Amino acid sequence: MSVMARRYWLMKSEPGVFSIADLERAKGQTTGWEGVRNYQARNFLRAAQVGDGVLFWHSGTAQPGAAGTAVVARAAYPDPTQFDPRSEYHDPAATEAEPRWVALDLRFESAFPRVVTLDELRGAEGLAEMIVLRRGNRLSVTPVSPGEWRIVLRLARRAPR
DNA sequence: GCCAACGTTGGC
DNA sequence: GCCAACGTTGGC
Repeated sequence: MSVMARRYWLMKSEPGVFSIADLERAKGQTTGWEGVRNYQARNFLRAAQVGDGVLFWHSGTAQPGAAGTAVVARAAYPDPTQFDPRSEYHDPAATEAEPRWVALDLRFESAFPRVVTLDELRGAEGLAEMIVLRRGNRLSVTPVSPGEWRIVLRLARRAPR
């Protein structure tokens, strides 16, 4: 019997809306990751397994970057907001029988002592392929390689340059 | 099926 | 606030 290797992801959130500190304070330190409305990002959410590691990314802020880590606590399930006419994420084309969008649950794992900034990551060795660093990247959910994961966590433990 | 218009994301 | 990138929409 083979066990699927732990995989890693990066998920973006605007800290003014929901930050790593909000996740740490949340009930059960868990939240539903809802509202993803991009097919490529959705497909990544579908591929995520319980136990996978997540880099919690702060975007839309003066210091965008990796702010902490989380763990996938529940694999993809139909995003309830797609069925809710009052939700900003409502999708009239989605039905309970044929849902279009998925959510998953994240559990808090760690808040970095400081945000590892985009700038710092751009200058780091071994991250040339990291999707979030690519020009024009807008995907809110992207895969992260084990090597990238290791490098970012190592930088997080280091004092800022 | 093409592609222009439009809307959104997100760094700067 | 600007604007590049890029996904989506809809006319044809």
